Amino acid sequence: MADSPRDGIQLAVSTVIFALREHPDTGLSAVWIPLVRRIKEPFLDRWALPGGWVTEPESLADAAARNLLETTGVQPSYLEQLYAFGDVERSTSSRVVSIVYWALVRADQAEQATDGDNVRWFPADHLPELAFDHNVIIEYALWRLRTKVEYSRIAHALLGETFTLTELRNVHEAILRKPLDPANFRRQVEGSLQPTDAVVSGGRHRPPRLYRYNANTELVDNGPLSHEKTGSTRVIS
Amino acid sequence: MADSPRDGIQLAVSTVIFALREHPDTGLSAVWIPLVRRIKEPFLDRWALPGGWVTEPESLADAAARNLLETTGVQPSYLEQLYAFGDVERSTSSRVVSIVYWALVRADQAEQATDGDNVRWFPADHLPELAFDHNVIIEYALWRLRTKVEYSRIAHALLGETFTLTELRNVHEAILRKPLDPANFRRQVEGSLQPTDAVVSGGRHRPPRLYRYNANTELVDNGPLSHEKTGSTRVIS
DNA sequence: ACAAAAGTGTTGGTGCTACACCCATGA
DNA sequence: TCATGGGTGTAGCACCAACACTTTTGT
Repeated sequence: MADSPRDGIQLAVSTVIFALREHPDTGLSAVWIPLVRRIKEPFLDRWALPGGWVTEPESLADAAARNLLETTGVQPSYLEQLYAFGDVERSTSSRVVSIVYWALVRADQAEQATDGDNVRWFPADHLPELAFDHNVIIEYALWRLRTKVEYSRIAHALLGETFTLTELRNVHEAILRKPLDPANFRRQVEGSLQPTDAVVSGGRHRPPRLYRYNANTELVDNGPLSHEKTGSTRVIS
Repeated sequence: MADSPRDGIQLAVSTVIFALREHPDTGLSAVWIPLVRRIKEPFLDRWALPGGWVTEPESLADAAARNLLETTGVQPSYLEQLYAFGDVERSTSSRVVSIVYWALVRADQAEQATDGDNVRWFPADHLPELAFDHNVIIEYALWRLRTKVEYSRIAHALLGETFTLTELRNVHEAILRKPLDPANFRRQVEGSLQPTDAVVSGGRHRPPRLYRYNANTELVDNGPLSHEKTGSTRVIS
């Protein structure tokens, strides 16, 4: 083992941010991603994942959250480490190792990142050609989102504290891009939900009940949860 | 975004190596882990995961494989990224971010790391107090190994090219620490196996057939496999 | 009354667990 | 022929998808 690291390797964090918006083609709710325009070489003017360098006194998750806020204004309700990308040739200039996170933001949080010259939202299935290996990274993050939504309660992070079963189902349908049977969906999730006393009136139909997540019910699959102490995953809201 | 990274952060790779050996208490096959003795501060003389610094022209997986070979002599048949650990206080001296891999080695490969002053094998359920946060890391790696063995074909990496169903089942039992029904185990795995013409004679019972993995059968859950191009996961043997 | 969505019941299929049972070999 | 593990068959149960059906509101 060498006595000290060779420098020249730059350590970055980036984050794939997911929010739901109406899809321009189908009109249904769909997954969108905010990207930032690169303002220097390499890949000048290309769209890229928000991110930046890790500075001294912060954990990796803190660095991801800070860079997120600085570049897009977004404060996510869920943040989880995705993968460390470190191939030699992934940046054309110098050697960069990126630790990538993925995040979920609610509609109200997403409004903090308004489209402009340097930030723009894209539908996840209509991305331009991005800087570096960011297209590959996003594909992997989408795969992770879609597999995880089926066995965990992350959809919660895209909604407010209380929600109807139809709202929750719409989140799942937007992520999985397929309709779900309302009757079966109810039975799948109701074990981890607590009904509230409130209902939503105003629609021209039977008023649906509002639910909240049952804090007692833990996930079956914990993923990095068993060492959430290390700051790997967190639910901010 | 700052113009360049602040240095003072050291980038390391470490690997949790798994092999099977007889457990001293039960006499059954069990998971063992080789550790290396630290030869400098901090945590001088404590046992730790094999690892080292990332040098310029190699991918993260290559760096892990190289450090593995240099410190323990082991060349694994399976290597996969586990997690990036980067809490500020995890090293008492300077700031270290460690990208941790986990590896599987066959019995013959494990012999390369013979017990000595600086390398020693420990049963996974009887580890000493290790340097840094390495106890936590190993617990997470064990969780990953145990969950992944149930839905993927990684047990393959702990056996030779051909093997009997009982051998394969013993690998699963050692990892999961519980007996499995031979009849049901067969049905679970036989879809991804190809029977060979050979059988093993010599036991005082019906000679079991030898099987090999069916290369056509892909995993259902791909994990980081969908971007194996990035060198994330690899089956070396 | 009717439309629309909320919510419940039911049925058929699929897959898994537990365990009974037969098979092939060495001693 | 007996002991031993290899290998097959099967009944019971849990779970799940599909879809019929009832409930409750607004108009």
